[in-house]
Amino acid sequence: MSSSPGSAPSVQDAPVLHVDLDAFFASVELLDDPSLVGRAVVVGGAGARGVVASATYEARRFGVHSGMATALARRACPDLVVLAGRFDRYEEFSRRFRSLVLDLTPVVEPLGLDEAFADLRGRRRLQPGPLDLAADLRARIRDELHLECAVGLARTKLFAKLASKRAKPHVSAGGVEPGVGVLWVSPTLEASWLQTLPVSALFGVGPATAAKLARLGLRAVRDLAGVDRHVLAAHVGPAMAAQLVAYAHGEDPREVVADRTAKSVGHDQTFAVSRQTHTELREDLRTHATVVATALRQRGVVARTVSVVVRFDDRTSVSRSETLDFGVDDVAALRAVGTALLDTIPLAQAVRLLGLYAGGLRARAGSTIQLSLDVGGAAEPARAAADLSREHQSERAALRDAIDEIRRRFGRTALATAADLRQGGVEVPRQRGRAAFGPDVEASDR
DNA sequence: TCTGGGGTCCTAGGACCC
DNA sequence: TCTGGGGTCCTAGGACCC
Repeated sequence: MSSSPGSAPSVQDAPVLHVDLDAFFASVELLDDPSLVGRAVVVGGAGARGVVASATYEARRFGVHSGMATALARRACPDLVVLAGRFDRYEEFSRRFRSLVLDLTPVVEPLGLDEAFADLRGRRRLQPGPLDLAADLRARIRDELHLECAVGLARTKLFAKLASKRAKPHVSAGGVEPGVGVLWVSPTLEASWLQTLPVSALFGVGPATAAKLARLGLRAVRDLAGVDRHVLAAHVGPAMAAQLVAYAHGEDPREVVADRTAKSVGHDQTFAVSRQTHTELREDLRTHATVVATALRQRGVVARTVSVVVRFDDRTSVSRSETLDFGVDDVAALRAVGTALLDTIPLAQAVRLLGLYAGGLRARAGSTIQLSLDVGGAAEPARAAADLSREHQSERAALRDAIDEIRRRFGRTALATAADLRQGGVEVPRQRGRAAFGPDVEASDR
């Protein structure tokens, strides 16, 4: 399934490229602190409920892998170095990584911070071919980012990703063997490789689906090829059934999609010690609302749907959501709606995780009505006058409607002003008139 | 002392409209 | 007055990806 001289593929044979950075978070940490080189290092949660997000190959020799509980990893590797992670730094490397991939083609689809698909079909020129492009990309990632990576090339996303995984360094008890780095799966070899794969190798097949398929006697991809799609659909749903059967026949209809825009943003936290009361969780929600509001504004979007998720100690989850008639992007509104939703969830057991999510995202536009309660009370006269322009009058009217709507649904005290927040969340005065929203309320395009 | 935090997608049921 | 079907939106839950 590798290439040989004289059989270099054309773009038609290998239109999809998948590139995957090796041990990304941990590798960035080693770059910034060379004294860690050669040691077993992981990035992840250090607490009782932490998990490993990224592990160096030295750590992997001890059986440590991402997703593993940090406590277990420490047991497996007593000298393990556990780092909390600096995600701003990883984002920075990730941006540089993406820009290198974008030098190949504009059709790039990132998958997390450390992977990307690229569609090479848009390239007009025949030279260099896919193998040379892949080798050049690896060289640039090594020279300019000082990171290692593996590249897969194939007809489809499915095989490009399988190939990059196969091209990675290999860890065994004896040590770490370097991978081939670049791997092309020729169309003729796809089918035979497919025959050897377990269903769990397929994208979208996790533990739950693998168990379901096993109960049907379906363990290998080749088992899926002969199954009737409608029979399969009764067990895994129509969408999954169609996808699995397509994969089993070597087909993957998924395109490489550039410029995906986020559909939701959120923030959640697993507590080192589970929470017991709504009062504690309401406090946590303040932080969550701040994080989510900041993310919304950074992206220049507003959210129509607000959701709260609680996960209990037995790992079952309960969620509540509310879709508003308008978009919000500010702390007070997120907190107000989130708190009202949280209060509808009965706490029959201790809570290990609380999440706040914002969906139904739309670009923030001048015509979009939002609540902006963080402007502060010192509105200047000139600005106040501008706000009274005809356009703003209609926006303010709609804003008042929005506020009324939140209060109707979530109670009179559901919204606090910026001043209240600064004072630490004093309850809004339960009173008439404009006082609660007067100078701290303004319409969108600030 | 097992299992994070950032997300995406799918499903099923109910409401509502035509 | 009764009945039905399709489309869309919303809510809740779950599985999966890195």
